[in-house]
Amino acid sequence: MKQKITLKKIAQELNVSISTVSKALKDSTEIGVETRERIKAFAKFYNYRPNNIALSLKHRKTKTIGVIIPEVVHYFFAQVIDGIEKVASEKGYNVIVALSNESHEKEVINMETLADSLIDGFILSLSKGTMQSQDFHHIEEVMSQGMPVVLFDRTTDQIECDKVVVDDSEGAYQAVNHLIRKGRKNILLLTTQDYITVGRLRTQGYIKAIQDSGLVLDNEFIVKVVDNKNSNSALPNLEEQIEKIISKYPQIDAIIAVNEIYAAAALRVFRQAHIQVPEEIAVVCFTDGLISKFSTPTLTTVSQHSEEIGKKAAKILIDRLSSDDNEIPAKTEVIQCTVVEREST
Amino acid sequence: MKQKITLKKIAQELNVSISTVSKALKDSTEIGVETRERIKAFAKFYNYRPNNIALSLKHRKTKTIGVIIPEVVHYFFAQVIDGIEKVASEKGYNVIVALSNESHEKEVINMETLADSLIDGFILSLSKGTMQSQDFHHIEEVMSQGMPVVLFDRTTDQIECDKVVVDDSEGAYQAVNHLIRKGRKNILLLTTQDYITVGRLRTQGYIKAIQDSGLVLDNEFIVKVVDNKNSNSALPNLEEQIEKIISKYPQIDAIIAVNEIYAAAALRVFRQAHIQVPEEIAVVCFTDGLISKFSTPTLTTVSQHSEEIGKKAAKILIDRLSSDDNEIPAKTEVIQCTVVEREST
DNA sequence: GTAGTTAACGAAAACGTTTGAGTGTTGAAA
DNA sequence: TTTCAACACTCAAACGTTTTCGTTAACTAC
Repeated sequence: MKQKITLKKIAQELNVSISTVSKALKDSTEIGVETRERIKAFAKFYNYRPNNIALSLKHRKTKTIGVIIPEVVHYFFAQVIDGIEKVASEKGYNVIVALSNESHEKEVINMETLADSLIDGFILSLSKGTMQSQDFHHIEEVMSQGMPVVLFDRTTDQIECDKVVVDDSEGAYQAVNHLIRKGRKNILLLTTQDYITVGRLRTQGYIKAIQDSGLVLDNEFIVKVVDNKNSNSALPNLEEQIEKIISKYPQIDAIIAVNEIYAAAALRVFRQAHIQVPEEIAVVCFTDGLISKFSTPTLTTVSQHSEEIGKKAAKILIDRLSSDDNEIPAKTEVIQCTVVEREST
Repeated sequence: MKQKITLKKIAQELNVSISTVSKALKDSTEIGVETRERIKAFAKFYNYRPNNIALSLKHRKTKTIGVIIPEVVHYFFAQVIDGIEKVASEKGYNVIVALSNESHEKEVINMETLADSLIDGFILSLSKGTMQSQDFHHIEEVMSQGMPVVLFDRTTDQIECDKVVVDDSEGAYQAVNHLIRKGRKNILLLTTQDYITVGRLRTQGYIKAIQDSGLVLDNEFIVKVVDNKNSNSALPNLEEQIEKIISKYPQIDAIIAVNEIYAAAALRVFRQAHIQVPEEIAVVCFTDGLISKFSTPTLTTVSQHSEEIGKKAAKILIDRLSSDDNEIPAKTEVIQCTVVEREST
């Protein structure tokens, strides 16, 4: 087994001091040209690579950023990671990923472990558990130690830090207008319970768009789906809910879902009921993911530019990390949504 | 800004030596009960947490594992990460994720950076670039330094290390048999070019199943899709390819695709050609992901138990890391596929 | 009273690096 | 002849731990 070579070993081998080796490898003029070359050649030959741990200990920074997300198996989050990783690796940072699985406890534990000098800063999206408990001590804790945090997507007003958010309300507004332009008048909204910020904001955008356009707002048309943890048991339930309201209000000619799953469920219901999409009912949903691209018909979506979110978040964090001025005020970056039109409208 | 508290500071504050503090916090009987309690109380009050970097330097291990995958935005890989993360966090390990984006160079760079004492071991799935170049120096390099490597899914015989593979050939065999049991006789295979191991293996399983069942093997029925990097331009192309072969051989009554995207494309072609699924043509595909679950009709798939793969890989790696015997022979774990039946058959 | 034991703690090396402050040797200017 | 800078290095502290090996003082046993 080839042993890793260290400065010390090079120094011994070449009969110079450790500091000479260190300086020579940095091309310091303090060291004579000849010795310098000799050391560099030797180091190269033995493929010397500095020990990052020692460097981290010395410099008190790890060049690693911690990302905590509710789950990876989710197109949106996967894309965000992709974005983060891209700019991070460009700037020489590593990305360490931790999953909260929507649990507050796990989020707290993850933050604590990562904060133990493993990383220089955080990028995170709050778990459902944290959103419900409204307990942000863990975040305040790491921030009070001078560790920068940037929140994305699922954020909170309670914490003053950099944020990258999607203009969900505006996105829903656009989606509704898109449907109205297509001549739809009775638009159903399939959304989540209010404690999910994104669901709430999208609902607001929907309401505003309906009102601005002069249509009548019917609260019966806002369906807040009861979302069980266990998606297997939630799904049939979801389809039932949709079916019930559709048959109750046959005038519905469009539907807007806050995520792809809901839209896919709606599509199934319509197919079973022999309702044509988009002829009889048009469908739009949030999250421009795989389901939308490959369903039949393909779904018109509100794209949140998830990769962009990741890139922005990473950029903001790294900028802050590489600046020595630590009085930069927290900023909130708003990413605009765009409607991607496909067959379902 | 609250400063991180260290052993040294506690020692100064309490007028004892650093070693005393260290031992006291470890509840060593070497230190008197009274002092011990005093130190522990103080440490707790100031929320002392040991500096992981220093620990890593001392112990020459980081308790983190490096995962290099071609991409995250992919249900299969995301699920594998999920699995890895689950057992890693259970055993107190962190996961640092790097993306190769299917590029050999990026894979090499990532390995090198992570190998610089950032991690204790690797879990990786080879990029397309590496598969094509058949250049595995980077892996041999880290292994020669005593860093364990676990390969999964996209592996190679060239390297002797732990592996977790899917029995792709057997999976395809099962899928074909499933179709035959459903009375299908003319089964088309939509696969990749041969340099992708999984595509090749699945093709082998397909061939074997056809032969074992006494059906005639027609090489025209094995379509090796030309996969451009840019999926946007690849897709219409893909649909064209499917359409051409379908109209040429109207007797085709089943299709087996090596991934969901191909299957989804096929579904679109059939819908446009007014071919009923599964009545006229049955469809099965690999990767039990979101598309299969939410397409219409839902797709029968060959599940590779991706999360299981991740868990296994992490378990093997951690077991090796925590064993002091470093002569454990490399083992290859084979995960069996299962056919998940849905509407498309 | 001397040797031996034990309890309670401290000093220092080690992990691998960086870096500012020395040190000794030249050669040249004053 | 003295002084001084330049050169080419080395020393040692520091980052935050762990751990081995002392050291001291009190106590026990004979």
